[in-house]
Amino acid sequence: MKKIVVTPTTDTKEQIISVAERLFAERGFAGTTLRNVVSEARVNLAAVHYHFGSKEDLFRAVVARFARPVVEQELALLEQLQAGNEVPSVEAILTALLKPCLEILAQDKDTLLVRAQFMGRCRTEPEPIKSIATDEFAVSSEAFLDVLQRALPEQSRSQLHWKLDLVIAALIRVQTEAGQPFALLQMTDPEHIQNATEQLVKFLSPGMRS
Amino acid sequence: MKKIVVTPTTDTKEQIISVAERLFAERGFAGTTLRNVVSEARVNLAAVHYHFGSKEDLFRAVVARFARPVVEQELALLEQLQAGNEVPSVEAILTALLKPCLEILAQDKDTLLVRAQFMGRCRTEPEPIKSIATDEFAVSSEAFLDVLQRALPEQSRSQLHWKLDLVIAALIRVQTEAGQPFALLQMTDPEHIQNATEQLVKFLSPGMRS
DNA sequence: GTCTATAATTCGATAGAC
DNA sequence: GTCTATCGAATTATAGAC
Repeated sequence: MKKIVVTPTTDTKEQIISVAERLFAERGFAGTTLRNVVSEARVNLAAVHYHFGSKEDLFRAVVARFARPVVEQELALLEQLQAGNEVPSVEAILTALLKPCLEILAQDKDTLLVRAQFMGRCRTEPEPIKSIATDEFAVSSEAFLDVLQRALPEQSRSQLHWKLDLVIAALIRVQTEAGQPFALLQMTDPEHIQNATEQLVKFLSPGMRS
Repeated sequence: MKKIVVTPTTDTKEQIISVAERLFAERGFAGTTLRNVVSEARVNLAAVHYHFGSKEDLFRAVVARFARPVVEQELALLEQLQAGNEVPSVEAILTALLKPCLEILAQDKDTLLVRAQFMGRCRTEPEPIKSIATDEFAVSSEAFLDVLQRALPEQSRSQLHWKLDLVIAALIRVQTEAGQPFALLQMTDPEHIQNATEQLVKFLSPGMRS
């Protein structure tokens, strides 16, 4: 009888990615050493190079696992928003932009802060690390800019550009400060996240129009 | 005749601080090496330890030189704002908060991006580096929170707290993106900065009230 | 104050046994 | 796939001559 080929118990790879995501989030790319990662992940140092090749490629893997579901959901919400014939409201657009990012944090309570901080880190890393992340989010950013332009045709493209950029900056700040005293985002239950999203949309929407 | 004691031509110290500010801004604390600093500053490696003691103390010196004039001017504008009997408007408060930070960049065209990026970096550094900067700005932050509370008494303290935090996040984003294509802040002449400040205040003020 | 030389660690990456 | 052992380079910091 043919032997069953078992998939190798390689949660080693996932284990490394998870720990790396947290350490990159807390200390940045340069501030994180592979020895820190393998130590907390309880795996061998050589395993990192075997599975990923290099430190930079490990970072790339972390970004991919994190960003792709978010971008996917953002684009889905955006398409659903444009399905009708009417031009969507600013509030609806911002909600589609902010909700996936805030909700994905709640999927696993333990990773809430980690994923939030990691996303914020990516934007402030020096090149060429920064580009690894911005490239993953480029499609979604362009799509949102297009919809905003349709909702606010009287504003210039460059104006919408820096406004959208500030909206994302606010989102990231909300994420990275989640759980801190006085922060907007305190808990992970759906109602609280829904409420926080609404408050954030209310805070940002009027400025988009001015 | 008594010899004149010349002040030692120690622009070495200033030279080190300036280069360090730029490199910390671009690459963060962990991503910057003292060898990078002394190489670009054209000084000896040992000079850093002679003048500052350690890498962390050098960072402390950079923060102090940068933050103190800003905080001083913010507090002055704030006092001037409270001099009258009337409660200042949200727009006036935000202007007092944003203007010094945006204007100080224009003092020296070459240091515009540097100081902006450095301020943004400080907020995302891991502890204990982060605290070095937040401690310097703590007085000014508390003062602004107090004035905002007087202008918007119907809102809770924690609500004002996260809103003020997002205002500062937007400010920092505007600074760090200065000069980039589509960024709000493009040039360093006073009129342009004045105009950008007004647009930013317009963008943020309505959300403060909602 | 400035310099050279170097100590003492730590880093990313690799070779090779199992 | 996992491990040990190690290389070569880079790091912060210091000692001591000038």
